[in-house]
Amino acid sequence: MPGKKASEETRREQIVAAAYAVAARTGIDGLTVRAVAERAGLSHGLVHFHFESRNRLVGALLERVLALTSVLEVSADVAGIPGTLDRFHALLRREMERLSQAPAAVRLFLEFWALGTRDPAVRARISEALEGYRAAFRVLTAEVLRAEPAAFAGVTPDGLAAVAVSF
Amino acid sequence: MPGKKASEETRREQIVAAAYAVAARTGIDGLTVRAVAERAGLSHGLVHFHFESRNRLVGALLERVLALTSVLEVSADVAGIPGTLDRFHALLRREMERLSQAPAAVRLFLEFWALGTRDPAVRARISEALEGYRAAFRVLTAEVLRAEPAAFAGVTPDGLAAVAVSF
DNA sequence: CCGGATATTGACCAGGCGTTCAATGTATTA
DNA sequence: TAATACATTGAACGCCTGGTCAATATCCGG
Repeated sequence: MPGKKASEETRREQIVAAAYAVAARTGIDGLTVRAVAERAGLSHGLVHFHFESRNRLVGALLERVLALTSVLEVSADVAGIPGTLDRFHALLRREMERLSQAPAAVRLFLEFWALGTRDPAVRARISEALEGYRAAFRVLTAEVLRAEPAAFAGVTPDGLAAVAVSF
Repeated sequence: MPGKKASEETRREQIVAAAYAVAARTGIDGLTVRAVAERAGLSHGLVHFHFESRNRLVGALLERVLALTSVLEVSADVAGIPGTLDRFHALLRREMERLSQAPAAVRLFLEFWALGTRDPAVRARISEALEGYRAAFRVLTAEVLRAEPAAFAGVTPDGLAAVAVSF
């Protein structure tokens, strides 16, 4: 049963999607190369062809999870809201809603966090991603403080960003 | 190299302690019967003699982790503090300190929580333990509210307990 | 239509896992 | 001391894992 050829990018995307589905059900430790291959309808050898090792695949999965949980998305409809404070509140609400609608991603993030306590590379990548997330928030909170100084007397941008990021 | 005999309780305690040490380093999924046995200086066969299966051992480990994280301990020195509110604050501080000094236990608790999303038995046991913890807190918060109604006008015991338990 | 490049398959390997169990050691009792 | 009960060991089993690789299928440019 020979499978058709596909482009590098298509296959990688397909395999990572399968890895996400498998990990959401079995956890990161339960993620096996063979289970991912079966889910994607491919042979396990092919997974090793596109991802040199299981570790690389887990790394790609981490990137997907981070993109789903720790990338600040300023969508067009939110960006169009007039009023600095209203816009900020809408963004916060959007973030909360986005996370609450992807519980699997949040759970996997927690699993990766736990993994990071044992794996320095994972820990470093998560720290970096969170730092970026925090920095993006800091830009917005600084803007809010500039526009509405009265509403947050005595609050620093960093302080507000920390509270906002901790949900 | 024949090992000496030991009482049922001694051996079980010894094995669970080894399991805790191993899991703290490698995570729950990395916990193998052989690693636990080696850590305890015993043969892996003996672990199966005292714990019918790996699952039972993990269950015993969960009990230990819950005891370290989710059992409200009202120590004598705290119980002796006069003043309901002061006593409550001291207890809160003690709980925070206790948890911050056992990061491995907290991490393992999180790992078990993630495991519980896949394992109904684990989820049920954790829910039960947290319910007990919450109930113990509720007793104390009710007492605080009775003694100092002015300080918490409009706050219900359940509400205060929920906030206190969420740390 | 042919030939080189590459994507895909599946058999195979070594190693680690949980579990079983016959053999052997140690403690206890008569 | 002899007999009984029980704790302990380590070899063995079947299974699954991540990884390798020769064979094969597919695609694409000449």
